[in-house]
Amino acid sequence: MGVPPPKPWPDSDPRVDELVNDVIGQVADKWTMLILEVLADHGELRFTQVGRHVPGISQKMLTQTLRQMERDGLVQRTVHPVIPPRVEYKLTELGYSLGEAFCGVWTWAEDNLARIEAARERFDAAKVG
Amino acid sequence: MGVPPPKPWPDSDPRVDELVNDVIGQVADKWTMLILEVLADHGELRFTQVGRHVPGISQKMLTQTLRQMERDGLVQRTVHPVIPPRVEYKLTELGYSLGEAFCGVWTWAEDNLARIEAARERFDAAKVG
DNA sequence: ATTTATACTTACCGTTTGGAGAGTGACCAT
DNA sequence: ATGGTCACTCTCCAAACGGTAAGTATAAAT
Repeated sequence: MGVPPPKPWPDSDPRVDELVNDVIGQVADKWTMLILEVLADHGELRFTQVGRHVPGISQKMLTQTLRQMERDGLVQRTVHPVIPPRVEYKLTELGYSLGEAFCGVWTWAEDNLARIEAARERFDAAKVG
Repeated sequence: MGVPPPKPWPDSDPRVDELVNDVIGQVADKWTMLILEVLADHGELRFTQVGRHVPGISQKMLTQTLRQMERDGLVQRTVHPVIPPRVEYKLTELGYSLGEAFCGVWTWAEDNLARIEAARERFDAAKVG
């Protein structure tokens, strides 16, 4: 099998690595990515609308993730002081750029789904036999 | 005669999304990415060598993550039947391609570290004041 | 006989995650 | 007066995560 030779990674500074790992760890979780996708697709949405587009998310996780994304500067939260309350969320420029960066992983996963499933079946079969 | 729906994102099929989310969720965790980086940097390494390059990882997590990566077809595990045991790990082609896909997120995080930290400080300051 | 080395595996256990569901506040419609 | 709406917030609880430490197998070295 022709595996390409080890390519040097763009960065090796341990301090930067740590910060980057931290950022990625926070940013690359399930709900964050799903919400990122929803907002990239639909533009500006209200709280419950975002929730409707993310099947299976609980109110707690929706609030929590949206807050974290706001804190990180990925989404902009706009509160309209009316009753009943109206709060709208949309991606910032930073949020969009993250979406684009993630696009690579996303499409990688799409492109290689079959390969991964095949590898898993092979592995599990070998374990039994 | 429908208005063309705004669709900057590559995919919207819920079934594919679910699978992709699943794959990304498993693949995009802290230890997996760190090991991916290490193996991309160093080529083929033994168990303890990988561990030495991933500061803070426990034996348990090292074994577990390596196993999962093997199952997903990301790393190839080679056992040399000698005593004491000698087991070597290296990335497969699939593993390399994932590394490259993640590279985008990695560099995004590097490029935007300052912006994120600034956003956080702004957010936290606003919360206090 | 005991130690050493490697690559695990297992048991235990504290920490964290995250879901369910109830509560809140303010105003409008009935 | 009661109920409905919206965007949360809070509490309780079960499950998952992940670290520590001990155990396993084997053969060579002391």
